[in-house]
Order: sequence, then C-alpha cells, then structure tokens
Amino acid sequence: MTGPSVQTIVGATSVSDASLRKFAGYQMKRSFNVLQVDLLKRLKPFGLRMVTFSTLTLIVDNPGLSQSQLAEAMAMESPNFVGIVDELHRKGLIVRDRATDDRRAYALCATDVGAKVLAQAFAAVQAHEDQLLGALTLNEREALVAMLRKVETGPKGKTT
Amino acid sequence: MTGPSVQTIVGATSVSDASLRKFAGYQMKRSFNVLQVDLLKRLKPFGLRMVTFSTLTLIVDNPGLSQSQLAEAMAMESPNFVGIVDELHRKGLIVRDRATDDRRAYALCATDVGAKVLAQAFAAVQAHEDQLLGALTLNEREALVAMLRKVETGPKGKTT
DNA sequence: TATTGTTATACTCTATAACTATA
DNA sequence: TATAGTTATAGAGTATAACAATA
Repeated sequence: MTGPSVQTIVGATSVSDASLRKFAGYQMKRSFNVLQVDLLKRLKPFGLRMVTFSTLTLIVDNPGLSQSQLAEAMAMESPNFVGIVDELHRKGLIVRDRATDDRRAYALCATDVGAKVLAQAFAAVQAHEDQLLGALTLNEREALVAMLRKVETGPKGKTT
Repeated sequence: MTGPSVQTIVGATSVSDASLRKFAGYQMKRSFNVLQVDLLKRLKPFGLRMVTFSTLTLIVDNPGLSQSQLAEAMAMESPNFVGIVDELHRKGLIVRDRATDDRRAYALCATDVGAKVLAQAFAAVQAHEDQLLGALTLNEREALVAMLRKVETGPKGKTT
C-alpha cells in the first residue's frame, strides 16, 4: 500500500515490504520465527523444545500443581498438554503422583534429574536471549517485554 | 527458578511464571498468540488470514513479481507458498501471468477486486493494531517494532 | 547444471468434541 | 452435574526431498 516500484520481473528486484513492516503483528511473527529457530537449536542438547522447557520451568517453580493448572497458566488447551507431560515423564524429568485430595488429578514434580537438566537448559536459554537481544540495552529489553505484555493483556488490562 | 510457593494442589493456587515472563521469547509467543486470534477474527469477513493478507499486500505493493521473490521476502519456503497463491487466485484476488522473459516464472498481480478487498482489509488490520496496541503511545509502538526488528536482524545486523 | 513452480510428506502447534473416572 | 485427564481428530504453520519444465 506504499511503494512505487512497478517493475517487471527482471533480475534482483528488491521487494518493498514497508507496508507490512509497520505492523507490530507482522514484525512479531518475523522476529519470533528467528528467535524460535535459535532457541530450538540451543535446547536440543537437553532434549527439550520450547514448550517442554517452559513446562518444566513451571513445574520446578511450582511443584505439586495439576496439569490443568499448568495448562491454564500457559494458555494451552489441556488435550495438547497431555503429550507434553508424557514427554517430560518419559524422559524421567518429572513424576506424576496422584493428588492426595483429588484422585482425578496429578501432582507434577520435577525429579532430581529434571531439576538438573532444567538448570543447565535455563542457563542456555539465558545465553540465547543475551545473544539474540544483544543489540538491545538491558533497559530496552525490559521495555520490550513490558510492552509485549501490555499487548497480551489488552488496552484495558482485561483479566477475562 | 524463582518462586517459593511450594504448595500442594488445594484450590485456586496461583501459578508463578515469573521465570518465564522474563524471557522475551516466551512473552513474544504469548503476545503474538493473543494478537493472532484477534487479527484472524478481523480478517475473516474479507476471506483472508494473516498470511494471505500479507501476500496480497506485497503483490499490490510490488506488482509483477514472481512467487519465489515473494516467498523469499516473506521468509517462506516456496512449497508452502504454492497453496497461498492458489488460494488468492481461487478467490479472484490475483492473476498469474507467465513472465514474458522467463516462462518458468509467474508474474503475480492483484485484480481490481483484489486491490479493493485489500484496501478494506488493510484498514481493518490497522484498526486491529490500534486497538491491540492501544495501551502503547505512538512512540512506544514505533520503539517496539524497531526493537523487534533488531531481534530479527541479529546483534551484528547480519544480512546473511 | 541451476532455477521456478510443484507434489508429496512429515512434524509441530492449536482447537474441539467426546470419552473415563472421579468429584 | 461438573471437573481432571485422556483420546481422536482436524486445521494451520513449517521444513525437506524430489520431480517437470525451463533457463
């Protein structure tokens, strides 16, 4: 919706994407894709991907919670969470005990191995962020996260 | 990796996700998901989704380019681009003429209908962004996009 | 040989309906 | 009846290999 550049195909025509680049949504997608590729590479040595890393972090920080509580905290649908938990369990990183007061629910906790793996992975993720956000100052990084959070929460800070 | 909160399951335990929230990557994912849901809703009346909207925008701004040029500009793999172009073509929003100088390639252009649909959809997307980024000032919005771009480009601004 | 567009394929992420066992 | 976890399924998004037509 911006550019002149009415050319035919001839050679190395540079594509004008200025219209799209103005949209935070488009830029978020582009940036996140780059970030995710790098993050996945960094997590691979630990047998983790983004979602299993996030889940394991929450379990270590909040031992004993149920799957539905964790799924809700991650804004995930519970059916999609089942495979994640299975994967962490299969790798011996977490245990699933039946909750004492509600025999439908599990209480998820990290194993010693899980805690150790997470500690290492956590450092790797921090290194990954330090590298990928290396062009930003610490203040800018905080401002970025804060602004993104406002986008997530919405204009009125709706809780619903 | 932060919190105390070693509770059992009992009732409405609030989950501590402070560790994850410090990561720009996690926050980007959460924010983008919210944004995408709203954007899809806004684009539905026009029969577009995020990727077809983006593609149509590029075609209107850069008439006559080939699929591979556009796919590269959007950082997409060409096989995944085929369906996008088919979809826009099926809806009568673009035409695919064989390029005059290279009979392997197509020269993609928007139809009159395509241009009109995009103009309306473009306004809708702008309204969507104005709403979703409503908690940010115009300066903040620009800063957000600029910082995200730096993340995409990388610390050294690598072009490769 | 290399490139454009294509098919086929596979893996991830996301969303919904419906089931089971407990409550 | 409602909830926790599960299964099955379907739709997007993303990635690679391999092919035909053309360069």
